[in-house]
Amino acid sequence: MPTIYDIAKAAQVSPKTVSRVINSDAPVRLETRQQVEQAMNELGYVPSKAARSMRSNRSGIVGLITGAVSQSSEISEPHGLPDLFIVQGIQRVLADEEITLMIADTGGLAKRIPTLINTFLQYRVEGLIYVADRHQRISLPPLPQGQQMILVNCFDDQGTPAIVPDDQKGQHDLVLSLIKEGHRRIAYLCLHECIATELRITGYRKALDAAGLPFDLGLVQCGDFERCEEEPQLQWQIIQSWLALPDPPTVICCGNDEMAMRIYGVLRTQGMAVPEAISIAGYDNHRSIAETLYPALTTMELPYESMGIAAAQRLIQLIRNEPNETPTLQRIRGDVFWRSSVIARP
Amino acid sequence: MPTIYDIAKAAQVSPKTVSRVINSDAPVRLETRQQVEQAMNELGYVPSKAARSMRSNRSGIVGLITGAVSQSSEISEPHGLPDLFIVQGIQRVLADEEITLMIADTGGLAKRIPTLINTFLQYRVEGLIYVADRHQRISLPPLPQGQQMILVNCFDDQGTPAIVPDDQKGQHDLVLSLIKEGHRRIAYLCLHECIATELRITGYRKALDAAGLPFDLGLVQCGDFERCEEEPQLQWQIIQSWLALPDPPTVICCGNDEMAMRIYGVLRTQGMAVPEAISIAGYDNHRSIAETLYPALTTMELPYESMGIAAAQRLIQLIRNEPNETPTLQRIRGDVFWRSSVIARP
DNA sequence: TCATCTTATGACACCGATGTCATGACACCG
DNA sequence: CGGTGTCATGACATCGGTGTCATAAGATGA
Repeated sequence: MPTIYDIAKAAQVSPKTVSRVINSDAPVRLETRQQVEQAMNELGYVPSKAARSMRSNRSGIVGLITGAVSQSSEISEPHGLPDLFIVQGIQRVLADEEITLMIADTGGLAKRIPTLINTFLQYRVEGLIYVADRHQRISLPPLPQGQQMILVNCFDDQGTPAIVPDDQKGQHDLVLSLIKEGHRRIAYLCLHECIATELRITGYRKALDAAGLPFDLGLVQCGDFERCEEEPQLQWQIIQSWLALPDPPTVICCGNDEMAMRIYGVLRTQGMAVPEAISIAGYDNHRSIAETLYPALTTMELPYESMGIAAAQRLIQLIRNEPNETPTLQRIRGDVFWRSSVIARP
Repeated sequence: MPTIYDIAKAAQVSPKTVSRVINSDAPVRLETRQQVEQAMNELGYVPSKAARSMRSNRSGIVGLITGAVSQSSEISEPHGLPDLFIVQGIQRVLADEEITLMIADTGGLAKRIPTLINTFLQYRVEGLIYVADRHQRISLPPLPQGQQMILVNCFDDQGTPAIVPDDQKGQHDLVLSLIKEGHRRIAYLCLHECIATELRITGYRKALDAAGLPFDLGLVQCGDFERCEEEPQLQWQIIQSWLALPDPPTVICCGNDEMAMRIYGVLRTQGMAVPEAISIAGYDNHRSIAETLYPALTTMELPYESMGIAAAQRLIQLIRNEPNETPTLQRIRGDVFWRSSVIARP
């Protein structure tokens, strides 16, 4: 691989002049520039980031850590729903700024995090991004003074800037859409106890309040039996108990699209048509499920791509030392995706 | 950020001795080593990869390009099925070898590839990996002499080492499993014309041949209407025509798990139970679909993780200049995942 | 016409490591 | 006791660029 010295020799100029041509940071005579450019083309010159970043003290690299379940050493099952979209959002923004993204995966082992961070520090990354696989509270080891970091899909107690989905507003908006379509009795088959569930139940409740509808505790049940053998029966029992009510629900909100998909199966096995007999809504807008289900699933988007974009933009602000007034915890809103699994009620 | 010179001064030794402690590539007196290590801890020393790689000429980085639809400039819709598992397989192997992975995404634009490759060359990557989003033939711009590259999920005409799924063997094994369970009339609702489809139809046919069953051209139909509005009706027409045959199929193989999922919906809407009325098999083992569907889907694995592992191992061999006898095109086999969407026939 | 400024270029040191070679202190062996 | 080998360490050059400063040529202006 040729160096600027090779180019300089071929173009009969000094290495510094070659550098000037590359960076156009000082005037170079047209003729000289052309000689240099020709030499670079002929020799196939590619500048060395290592050398450049050493001298200029700017690596042009941002490090991203993903896939860990912090504060727990068990391996999380790969849950398919791609936080990948977060990464894609980040990539898009960074690529425009000519920043290279380095990605490290913990493989679900939180104890690998310090090692990964250390590797990134060796590359003198200009910023770090930590992406969690679900909305959670985390605690990361301390970083060297002045090292910028952004948390995505999680937050900590140390005031590290964080980007999370607005779960409360999300469930709120979804339920409000259902109400606008005439639904009055809205059941909620939620996920197991976690931060998202808590926020979403609050959102569900506030939407009912806002519409002047009563909150019926019986219509909120945990439907997440972690894929145990009897899950379909257990879910059907819950649904049956709802249908037996004097004023049964006309729509079921599910904790996520996967659960909605399983409920489709359960209902149909029992001879109930979606959405004619009962409407179904999901959460996540996990497209390979929501768009593919038949009928397609009405759902609330988990705005992963927007979160990625917001994270990258915020990190760039921090790196550039630009002033910003964003609160530490930045909540990102998603949209309702209205599809045919919900029908209007008069 | 402190350097070895700072450490050397603090520990009252020469920089070279600090280097020796870090790399343990020459004997250092125990006492001296401890002084140096203490200084490193106190000052929070992190070695600079840039400086190291410049001197040693080994970057410790491998570059990965993903997401492009080569030879076409249209943006591919993010199709959800995560080639992500390929990347995870690669990561796992590289992490063990202390190689850092740099990932670049084309965002579906093939024309960005040269730029991305150039960026990687600037970092003096020791190897390149190109991952396609589906099994296809591609053509990439030429690389500098001596630059190693591996293709994953695709191949070219220049003899670049490539790792692809063994689609023919895959469909063959799946169909053979069905035959073993007593199925004699096996319909195949395949994807649109592409390399995978071609290979899989061959595999389907060879499995029938091997079992002495006749190949009935009418039982192979393209069921992929690219999510157009009328897709369910069109698919139902095909299925109806099959059911009207004097000897109707007892199982339908679908081109992928998404299609299987849609067929579930179509069948149930028509009052046909899976698997009691007819069995369904998929392809891909797209877990968030196959495991979540009710009943769970029998399918052939697209061995993405194994492909990633194979790719990384092969690349490391190339980088280390180790001799290998692997053919240029390496086909990776997957397993049949037997679930409850297929029942045995007497 | 001479001082001053701008343009275009080069010489040289430096970023933070490591490879090469030199050196001094011992230990070992004949 | 002198030659040889090993251990422990340091001096110095080097990797491929860029920052700083110097310098020569030509332009500008008083």
